[in-house]
Amino acid sequence: MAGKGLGIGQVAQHTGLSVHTLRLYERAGLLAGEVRRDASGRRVYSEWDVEWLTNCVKFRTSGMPLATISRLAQLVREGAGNEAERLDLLREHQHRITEQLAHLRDCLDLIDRKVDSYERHLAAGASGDPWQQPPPASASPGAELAQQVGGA
Amino acid sequence: MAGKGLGIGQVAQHTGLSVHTLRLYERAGLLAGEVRRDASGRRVYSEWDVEWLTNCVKFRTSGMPLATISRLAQLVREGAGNEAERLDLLREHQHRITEQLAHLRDCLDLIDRKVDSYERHLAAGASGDPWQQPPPASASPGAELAQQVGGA
DNA sequence: CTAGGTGCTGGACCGAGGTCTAGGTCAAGC
DNA sequence: GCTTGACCTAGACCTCGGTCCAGCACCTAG
Repeated sequence: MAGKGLGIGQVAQHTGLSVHTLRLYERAGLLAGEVRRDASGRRVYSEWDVEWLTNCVKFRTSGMPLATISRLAQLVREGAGNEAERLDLLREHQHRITEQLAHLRDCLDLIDRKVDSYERHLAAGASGDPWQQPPPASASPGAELAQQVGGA
Repeated sequence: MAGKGLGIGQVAQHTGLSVHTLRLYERAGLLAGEVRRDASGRRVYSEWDVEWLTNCVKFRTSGMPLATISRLAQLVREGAGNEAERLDLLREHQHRITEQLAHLRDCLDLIDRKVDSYERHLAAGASGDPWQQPPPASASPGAELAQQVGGA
C-alpha cells in the first residue's frame, strides 16, 4: 500500500544493511536498475529495488562475492538475451551452497561429538580431560596414549 | 606406522593449509600444545598436533574466527578444570553452524527457484525476462507490472 | 666445495567487505 | 532565522585471514 519509493534509511531497516553498505553496493554495481533520485538528489528505491536488494543479501550471506552479484546485476540490467549466462552464475552458486551445506553438516558432526563428549565428561564429574594432548611424556615416545584423541 | 613427527611441509600437505598459514596459526596461538622443535629449530608436529590442526581447519572453515579457536586452544593448553568453558565455546559454535545451515537452506531455496524459473524460461524459448525490473515506464507509476518479480 | 631443498624469522603486503569522517545540501518545525 | 535530521559525496580507515619476501641457517647429495 504505502508504495512508491523508500528512502535509503528505510531500505536499510528493511534489508538489514547499513546505509553505508547500501551506498557501497550501489557503487559496486550490485543494483540492477538505476536507483532513481528525487529533486534534491536523494535516492528513491522502488519496491522492486528493495526486492532485488533482499535477494542480494541472500546471495551475499550465502557466500556469493560482490563481484559476482555485480555481474549478475549487470546481466539483468542489460535485459533479455543473456539468460543463459545468468543461469550459469546461479547454478554455480547453487552448487557452492550445496557443497557448503555438506561441509557444514560434516563440521557440525564433529562439534556435536565434541559437545557430547564434554557433556558426558562434565556430567560424570571430571575424570580424564577429553581432548587433551598426550601429557608431556618427555622421554617416552608413548604410543600408549593415542586412544580417544580424535574421537573425544 | 610412520610416526613421530612431521615437518611443516608435510603437515601443510596433510591439512591443506599452506606453510605460511601454519606458521600464522601458531603465532596466533591456535595450537594447543607447544610444537616441538628439532635440534636446528625446525618445527616437529606430532600426530596429535596434526589432529588438532585438522579440527582447527574444520572450525575455521565453518566460520569460527581465529580468535575463538585460539581461546579454545588456550583452554586446552591450560589443562583440565575449564571444561565447562570449552563446552560453552563449542556449543556456541554448534549453534551458529545450525543457524548457518538453516540460513543456507533458505538461500538455496531461493536459488533453486530462480534456477528453475530460468530453466523453464530457456526451455520454452525466450518470452518475457523472468526477474526483470518493471520496464522504464517513465511517467506511469505503473502498479500493473509488479507481478512475478519476487517469484520469478 | 657447491647446490638444492627445506626450514626459520619478522615484517610488508593484499583483497574482501565494511565502517566511518568531513563537509555540504535540503526540508520541516519552532 | 535557526535547529534538527535525513541525506549527499569522496575518500580514509579498519578487520580478518592469508600470502609473500628478504635474508639467513642447515642438511644432504654430487
